[in-house]
Amino acid sequence: MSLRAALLALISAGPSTGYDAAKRFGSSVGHLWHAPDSQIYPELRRMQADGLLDAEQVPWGKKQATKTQYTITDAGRRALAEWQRTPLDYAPERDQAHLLAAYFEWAPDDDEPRKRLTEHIAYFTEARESARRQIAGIDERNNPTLARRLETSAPEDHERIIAYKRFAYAGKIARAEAEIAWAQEGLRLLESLTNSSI
Amino acid sequence: MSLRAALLALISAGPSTGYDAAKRFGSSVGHLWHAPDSQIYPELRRMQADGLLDAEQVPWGKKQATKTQYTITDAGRRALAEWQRTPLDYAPERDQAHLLAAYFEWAPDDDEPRKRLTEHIAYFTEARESARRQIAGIDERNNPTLARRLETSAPEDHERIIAYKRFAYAGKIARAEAEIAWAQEGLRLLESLTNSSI
DNA sequence: CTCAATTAACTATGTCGATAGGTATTTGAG
DNA sequence: CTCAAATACCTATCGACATAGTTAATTGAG
Repeated sequence: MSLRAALLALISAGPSTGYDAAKRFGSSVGHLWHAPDSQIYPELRRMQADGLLDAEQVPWGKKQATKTQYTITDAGRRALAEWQRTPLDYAPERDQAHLLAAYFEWAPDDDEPRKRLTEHIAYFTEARESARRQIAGIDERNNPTLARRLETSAPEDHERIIAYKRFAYAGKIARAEAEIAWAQEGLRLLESLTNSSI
Repeated sequence: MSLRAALLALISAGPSTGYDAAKRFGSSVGHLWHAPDSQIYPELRRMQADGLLDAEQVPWGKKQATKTQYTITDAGRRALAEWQRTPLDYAPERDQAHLLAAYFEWAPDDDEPRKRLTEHIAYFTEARESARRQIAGIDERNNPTLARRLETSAPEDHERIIAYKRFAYAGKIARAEAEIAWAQEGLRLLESLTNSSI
């Protein structure tokens, strides 16, 4: 369901071919909901079958090749509103890093947990930077998908459209910072356990 | 891989039948890595086939019915250590709540985003309470799986075994608090956008 | 002009996980 | 003693997702 919503949100900004959608996905909505190409193509076809998208064959290249261009329909826009009206069903907890940490005593030595926590910090530091870049891209108006979206919407809505996207990425930053702080606490814990056993 | 690790961690505390494992799972390691029964039974069989567990048929009831009791092998313990030595591969970002928030402008009215954020706060408030209860259970030594684990391990290791589990749940609490703070910020944002458009 | 790299558009295959069953056995209430 | 509820132990099915391809057209370097 979320992939469908993410694609609707993407295509609501303007028509896309499958390839466009797959590529644009990665640099916009894909930061919040990842999907590989192999999921995007069939989902677009299903969405067209369900009436959420219109599909048009447009020529591609000099030979008789064509590509499929998708446009959001009114039903697609209604589906987006419906999505906003539906409570989320939260996925059950599945957190590798916390699971691993709960069983650090199985590590052959203290160095391994230290490495895992350091990797955790590196991963979420990069995630935080990525989110910050997204926010910078929003503020400087150089995100192409957002630019298309703003062109096709009323000027009085621009403020909130931007505010919501900033807010979503601010959440990613907050999450990343919580993970970094946790892992740093873990490094201190390892330190104190090492010292207490000398 | 994580399900396997979670089951090894569980069974390292003492032998379990499939049913035992499935039930105990939910009240211990399942708080960090959820899995339904339908995944646990076949995974136990695969782990036995791979030599990580020994399986013994023990009688069950008065008729000739039996149940399968699994015990961790040395290979299983080595697999746990190996798991601790392997860097995590982080799952690609997939966050329904943040995706939804990024497109709040599609909501039919301001009330729907407010509901979603309120639900988000409720969900993570419960998650935080659950993690706090786990920590309390650890501190008061009334978590049965932990109790078994401590019985079968050297007293000098008890401190760190407990510390790691507290640490893992502390991470869940930190995560939950970050989500709650984020959603509250969102409620304030909605408020300010409503006021600015009157 | 030709060939390698890039762009465009997908498909195949397998595993993970969610949902929803099903079938024995035991326990305890009346 | 018998019948319903609870306990114990699984299985089937399907969609989501990951990994790893394939095919065809276009562009640009030499």
